[in-house]
Amino acid sequence: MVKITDVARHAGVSPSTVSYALSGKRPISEETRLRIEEAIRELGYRPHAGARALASSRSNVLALVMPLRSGINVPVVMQFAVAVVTAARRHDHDVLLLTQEEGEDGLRRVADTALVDALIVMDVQLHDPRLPLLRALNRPSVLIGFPASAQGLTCIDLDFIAAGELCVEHLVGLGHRVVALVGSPPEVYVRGTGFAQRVVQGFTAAADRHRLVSSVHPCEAAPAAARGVAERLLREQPALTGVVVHNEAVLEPLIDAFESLGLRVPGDMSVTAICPEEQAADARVPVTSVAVPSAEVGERAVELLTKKLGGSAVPEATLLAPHLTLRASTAPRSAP
Amino acid sequence: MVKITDVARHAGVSPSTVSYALSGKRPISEETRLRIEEAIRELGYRPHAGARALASSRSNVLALVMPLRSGINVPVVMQFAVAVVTAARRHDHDVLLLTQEEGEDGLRRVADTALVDALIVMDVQLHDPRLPLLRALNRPSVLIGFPASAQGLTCIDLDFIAAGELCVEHLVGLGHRVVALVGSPPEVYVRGTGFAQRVVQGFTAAADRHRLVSSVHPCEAAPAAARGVAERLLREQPALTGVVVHNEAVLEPLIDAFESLGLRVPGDMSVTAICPEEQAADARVPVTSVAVPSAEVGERAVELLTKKLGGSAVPEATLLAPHLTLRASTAPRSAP
DNA sequence: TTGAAAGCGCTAACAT
DNA sequence: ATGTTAGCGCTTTCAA
Repeated sequence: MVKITDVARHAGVSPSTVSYALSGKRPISEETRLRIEEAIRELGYRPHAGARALASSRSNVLALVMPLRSGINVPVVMQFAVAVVTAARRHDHDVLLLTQEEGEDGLRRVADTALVDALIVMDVQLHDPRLPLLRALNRPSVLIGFPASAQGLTCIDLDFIAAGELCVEHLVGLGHRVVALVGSPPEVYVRGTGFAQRVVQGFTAAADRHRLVSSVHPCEAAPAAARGVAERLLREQPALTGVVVHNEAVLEPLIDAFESLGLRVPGDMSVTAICPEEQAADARVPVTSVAVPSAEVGERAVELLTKKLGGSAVPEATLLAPHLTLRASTAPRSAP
Repeated sequence: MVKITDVARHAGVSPSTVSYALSGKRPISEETRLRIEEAIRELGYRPHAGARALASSRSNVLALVMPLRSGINVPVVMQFAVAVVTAARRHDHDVLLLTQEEGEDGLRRVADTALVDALIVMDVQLHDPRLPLLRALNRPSVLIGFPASAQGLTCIDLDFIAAGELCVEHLVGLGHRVVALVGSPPEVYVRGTGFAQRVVQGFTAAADRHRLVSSVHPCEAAPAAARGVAERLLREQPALTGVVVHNEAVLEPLIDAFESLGLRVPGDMSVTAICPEEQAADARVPVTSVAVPSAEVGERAVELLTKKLGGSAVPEATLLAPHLTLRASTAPRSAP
C-alpha cells in the first residue's frame, strides 16, 4: 500500500507538506505542489480513510436514516436519498445508510463510534422518540420534517402553509370564488401531524384574504371515501368550482368521482393537489400540483449539515418555497 | 471520549485483554470477561471505528452501488437496499451508499481508501463497463445480475430460466396446451440482456418438453403495443389459452386488451407474469406471478460477501429458485 | 490466561 | 514555506 511517507519521499518533501498540500490548510509553493501532485499520480496514492478519521476526528461520512413504515412514498424517498448522496459527494462526504429499524441504538452507535460526523433523519414525526437523543448527541443532525418543537434542532421541509396558499391563489387567479380543501384522513389531524394542519392553515388564510367561500373536508384514503366527499361537496356547495387535494390516495378517485357525477375536469371543476410529482403527472388527467421538492430538500439538508460541521450557526427551521406546476386539471372558471 | 485504556484501567487489565474480550479472538477467563463487560457498561465505552479500521485493516463497511438509470423499478431497488442493510447489520457491517453516477471512480475511491471492505453492485449489465475494474479490485464484490461472463466474479440473481419453466408448468398443470410468451421490447433481445433471453429459453424448453404449441412475442413497453400483440395472438393462435408475460409495462394493458376483445381473464385466458410482486398483486385482476425475490437476493449477496471476506471460496454464479404466487389470473382450461 | 509494546497511516501543533 | 514529531485509539505480535 502506498502511504503518505512514500509520496513525501518521492517528492522530496516531508509528510506534513503532502498532507497540507492535500487539505489546503496551509499555503504550499506552486513548485512543490506540482511535485507532490505528480508523485501522487505516479504512485497512485490514496489516503487511508481510517487513518484520516483517527488523526483528524473526521470520518467525512454522513448517516442517512431512511423510513420503513408503510405509507411512505417509495420513489420520493429514493429521489431524496440520491440527492443526499450526490450533494454529500460535492462536499467531499460519503453516506452511510441506516434503516429506521435500527432506531435510537443505531443512531447512537454510528455517532459514538465516530463512524459518521453527522446525521440526516428522514420522516420525522411530531413526537418522534428520537428527538431527545438527537438533541443530546455530540454530532450535528438535520431532520426532514417538523416535530412539535424544533427547539435545539435543525429541521427542513416544504413550507406547507405557503403550499396551501399557493394552490388557492392559483385558483383565485383563474377566477374561482368557491373552493374546498380535500384533506388527509381525520385521524391525521387528530394526531396533530404538523404538515396537514399547516396546509389547512394556508388554505384558509388565503381563501379568507381573497374573500372566497371555502370549506375543509378530511377524507379517508379510500376511493369510496373520495366518492362520498365529491357527492357531499356538490350537494353542500353547488357553486364550487375549485378543489385543493392534499391526500394523494384519493386524488385520482376524486377526479373520477367528479366526472362520473357529470362534471368535467377542468371544464366544470378545477383540481389542484399537494402530492408527489409522479402522481400528479401520471394521473389520467394530469394534475396541476405542488410537489415536495425531494431533491432540493436533500441538497439543502446536506448544506445545512456541512455548515454545522464547519461551525456556522444555521436556522432551526428551514422552509422551502413551494412551486406550482401547471397541468391539465385547472382552467379558468367558465361563465356561470 | 472513553477509550480502551480507560476500560482496561477500570477493569484492572491490559488494553489488549479488553480488545480480545471484545473480538473473542482469544480465550478470556469468565471472571475477567465479566469485569471488562461491566467496565464497558459503566463507562459507556464505544470503540472508535477509524482506529479499528486503521489497526485491523477492516472497516466493517460494505459499499452498495444503486442504479439510477430510468427504467429501474424503484420499489424493488428500495426493498433490496433495505434487505442489504439489514443483513449487513446481522453480520456486524454497515452500508455505504454509492450512486451509479460515481461510476468506476467511485468504486475505486472507496476501495482504495479502505473506506469499505467489499462491494455490492446492483443492476449489472451484460457488458458492464465496471467489470474489468471489479475483477482487478483488491476487494471482494458481489454483482446483482449476470454479465456476459461471470468468470472471476461472484454473481447472484433469480434463475430466470427456471422462472420461465415454472410459469409454463403452472399452465400445463391447469390443462393449457397452447401458450405464448409476451416478452420484452425487441431491442432488449438484440442488446442481449441476459435475463430476457433466459426466460425465453426456459419457456421454450418447458413448452417443448410438455409438447405444447408455443410462440414468443417481443412487445414494446406501450399499451398500444400490448393491444396489437393481443390481437395478433388471437388471430394467429385461436386455440391459445395461456400467456406468460415478461414485460411489466404491458401486463395490465394486455389483460385489458384481452377483455376488450371479449375474453375473460382467467375464464378464457390464463395470464401469468414474471414481474415485481407489487405490480402483480395490485393489478385490477391480481396476476399469478413469479417475482424477483429482492429481499432474498439482498440477504444472499451479503452472505456471499462475508464468506469471501472470511476467506472462503464461493460459487461464481448463484441462481435463486423462482416461486410462483397464485392469484386470480389463472384458472383451469375450460372445456372446449 | 494475560501483559507489554510496536505499529496501523495520517494530521496538526510546534519549530524553524 | 516547509520540516519534525507526537499522538489519534485500536489490534496484534511477541513474551511471559
